Amino acid sequence: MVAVTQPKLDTSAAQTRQALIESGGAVFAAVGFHNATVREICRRAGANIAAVNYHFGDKDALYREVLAYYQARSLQKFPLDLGVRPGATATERLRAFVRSFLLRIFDHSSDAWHGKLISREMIDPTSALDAIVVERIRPQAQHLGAIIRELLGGQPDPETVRLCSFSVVSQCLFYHHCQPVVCLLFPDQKFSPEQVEKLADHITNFSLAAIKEAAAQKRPAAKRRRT
Amino acid sequence: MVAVTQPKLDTSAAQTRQALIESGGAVFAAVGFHNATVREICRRAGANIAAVNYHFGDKDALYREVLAYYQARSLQKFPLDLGVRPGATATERLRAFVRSFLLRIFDHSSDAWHGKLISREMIDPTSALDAIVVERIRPQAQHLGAIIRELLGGQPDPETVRLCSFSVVSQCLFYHHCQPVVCLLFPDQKFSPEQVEKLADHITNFSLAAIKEAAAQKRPAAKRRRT
DNA sequence: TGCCAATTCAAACAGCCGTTTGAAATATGC
DNA sequence: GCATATTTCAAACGGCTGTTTGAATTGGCA
Repeated sequence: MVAVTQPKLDTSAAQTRQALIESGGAVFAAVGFHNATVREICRRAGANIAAVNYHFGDKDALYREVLAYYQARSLQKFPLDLGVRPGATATERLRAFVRSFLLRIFDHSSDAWHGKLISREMIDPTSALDAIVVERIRPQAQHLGAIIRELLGGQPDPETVRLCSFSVVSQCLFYHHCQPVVCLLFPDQKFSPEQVEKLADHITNFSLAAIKEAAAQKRPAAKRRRT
Repeated sequence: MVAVTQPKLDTSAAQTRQALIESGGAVFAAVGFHNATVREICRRAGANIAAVNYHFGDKDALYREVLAYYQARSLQKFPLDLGVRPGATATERLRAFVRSFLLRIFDHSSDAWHGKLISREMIDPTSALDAIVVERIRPQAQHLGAIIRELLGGQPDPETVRLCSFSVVSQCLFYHHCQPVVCLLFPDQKFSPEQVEKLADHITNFSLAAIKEAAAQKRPAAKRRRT
């Protein structure tokens, strides 16, 4: 993934490359790959219109570099087990998963475009989606699946695990995908850090209750379980 | 084309108009307003490229006509209280709401584009979104809110009602919005009518369990309530 | 300093888009 | 049946897109 030649580290060429990646991240995250224009990306980077093609080849190649760059940043800033001690319970790990997921999507700092980029890929895919599914989405799905399997207990039906996983993820993605409608329906919804925490609490509690009830339903022989 | 003219009502002009609305519904639902091209819509309608502008003024006006046309069809095909007897319990009405919502989105017949059109508006809005929110989305939100308020019991916190409503709707929308990813992760997910019914059952049961648990949490003093 | 490769630049290119045009074809009214 | 209005048509227009071009500028190295 690294350029073959490392001529100098801080040349103006390297600065231009970096500026393009960063403005590209902002623009792609804001309007998506298809609606983003190289003119706007270059303008924000203070570079010439031809810079993208000179440094990356074409718009697609820049997009791939942007994805790779912010994926690396995202992995170190938001590990899957964000802030859970080793040996944490499945409940704690689900709470951490939801919170990490929401923070990734709603982090407005300039080095956290990856959550928004992937969120956009899911509803308006590019040719990069296949790689993203393999490298990021599938591992996350397996991580969440393991948590839910433990919450369900025993040998749960794989389809049940899948449906519950989707139920958790869908609630997290909703507020990003449908932000225009949410803002029209409830103009005072602000997505401030405190509200994101509230959201994380709600989604976790909502899902935990549902999954535990499903676990209880699964064994009609067993006594009613305490929540 | 055929038949020596029914003088007024079934003119070839009216036929062209209708053909444009129907092919427009198919194309807008398939790729969204912004990705749809007037050329493709006219090609499918067997009309000239200039037909849209002649009969409707511009692409936006055609889109508004398409929305209005399929909204009327949708209202008669999928009423909000689809198939529930009067006086049904909140549980039954929630199940009907979820099922109706999913059927609207996954109905592939050619007169049911409205669910897909609205689903697209929510993630990639046009200037028509404001009217859609007022005419369709807000009434649905109030309908669902009433169901959830009844399930929660007492005088539930409006924010709790809102969060639970979003949790229900988000699960329904997920399979449409994220279809590309779902299909990549689980290629055997087919969205056949039987699977849509399974989905409706899962989302309903998942949400019911969560909402009832929230209702129980709300009054720790009260006795465990019967469903 | 002088050369040469790397980089930047303004300008243009080709392609697609929604829209317009004016003439041809068709239907309508008397 | 003919003049008029309506509808269709191929072609072109202007605007935006990603990309290319070839000259101008910059910067490292002898």
